Amino acid sequence: MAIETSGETPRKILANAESLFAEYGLNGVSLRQITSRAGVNLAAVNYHYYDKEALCREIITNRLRAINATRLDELTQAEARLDGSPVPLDEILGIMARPLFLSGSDPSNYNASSRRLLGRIFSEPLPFAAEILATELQPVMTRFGQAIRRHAPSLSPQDFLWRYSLVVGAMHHAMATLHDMKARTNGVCRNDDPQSALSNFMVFAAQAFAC
Amino acid sequence: MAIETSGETPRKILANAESLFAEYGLNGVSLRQITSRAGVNLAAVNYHYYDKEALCREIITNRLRAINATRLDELTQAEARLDGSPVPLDEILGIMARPLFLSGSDPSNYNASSRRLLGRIFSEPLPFAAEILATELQPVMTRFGQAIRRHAPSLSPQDFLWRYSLVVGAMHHAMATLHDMKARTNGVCRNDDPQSALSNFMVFAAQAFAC
DNA sequence: AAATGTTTTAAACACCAGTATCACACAAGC
DNA sequence: GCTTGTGTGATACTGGTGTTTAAAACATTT
Repeated sequence: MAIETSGETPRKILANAESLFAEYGLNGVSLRQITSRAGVNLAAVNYHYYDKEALCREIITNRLRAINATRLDELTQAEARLDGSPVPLDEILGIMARPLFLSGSDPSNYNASSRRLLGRIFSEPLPFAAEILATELQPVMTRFGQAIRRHAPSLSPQDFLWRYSLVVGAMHHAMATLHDMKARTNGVCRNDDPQSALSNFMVFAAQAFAC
Repeated sequence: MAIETSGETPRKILANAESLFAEYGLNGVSLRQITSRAGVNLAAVNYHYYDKEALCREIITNRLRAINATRLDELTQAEARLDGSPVPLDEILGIMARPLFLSGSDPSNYNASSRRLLGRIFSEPLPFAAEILATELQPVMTRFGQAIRRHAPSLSPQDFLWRYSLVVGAMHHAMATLHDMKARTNGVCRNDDPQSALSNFMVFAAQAFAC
């Protein structure tokens, strides 16, 4: 009579937790909300993930790792292919942004929820979130910064990093607001349209480093 | 023996709540933390502000109103002075960003905490925060969007709003990360340097609407 | 078929949050 | 002088949180 089967419970927890976290923030969601929506027992979270924090880490780190692996892969390939000469700016920006905005190559159900959650992480006040960003994201961003740097040699180190920080901030902010673009634009733009976001980000970011 | 005096309590609550909210987020801070740091009684919050939510509203709305009043004032003056011909893009962007990044003309102690708090609001998941933004900020942003629009007539309505949204997102993200720039840039940029943030944002934003 | 390891369940626990209560201090006013 | 009203103070209350427990159910293996 019990509905299901072997290892479904952790998957259900992850999926429902992710979408709830995306909408209400990490400490805006209780384990009871998660487990009741997932149709599993409250204790299942502590059994399968030890902790609420560990559950959060799992969700965030999974997504970030997949995206960053794709990014580093593609950038490394592009650099190898061009054999020392700089990768074009548009290509760098595309490699940086596309895995974040679109599903990417991983087969998991990357969707609007995970985008919104990732966009939210960057202003999440919880210490462990900052720690995840520092270890998982910072190195990747530094690497892309170096690649982009070659296209803006006339900027001072400070000005370049300010510029780069603004670009990255715009990207993350876009991720967090994709779901609400219609209301923010009085109905002109569509909600959950990462393709438009990506193409606009590309031209936007390229201009930020022009001269 | 009681330390103090007449109407100091509300002010102490506001100041300490603001800096705590800026650091740990709205529901990352308890009233007990606020009142103990402020050196006032726990019940003082409910006495002077009815609610925790009302306290948050008060803090956020105060700051937003002051900034937006300055913005609208200056934009209206510039438009009147130019008598119908478009206000230069740089000037619009400066009017939009300066009151947010710098102290502005209001005499209150606008500081790093309030910047960080305002930068955080935009990704705060609490419903009443979104409501404050919709009523307090959205109209102002629409107004500035219209002013900027005249400098990017060739963009489609959708593309313009995407571009504008990215620029505004970068601005807000910068507000939220000003306090942490040193760590994010491996020591190259300084922490809490709104002047650098502003000047870099200005050239950055201007280029976003070029052609 | 019995035994073993794994997962699920319901209930309880300890804790901390926001809020409400009620007594007290102390000023100004008739 | 006494009262009234405003602010303060310590404390209690109610509800929700993450977590733990121990028993039951299940699957798997021998």
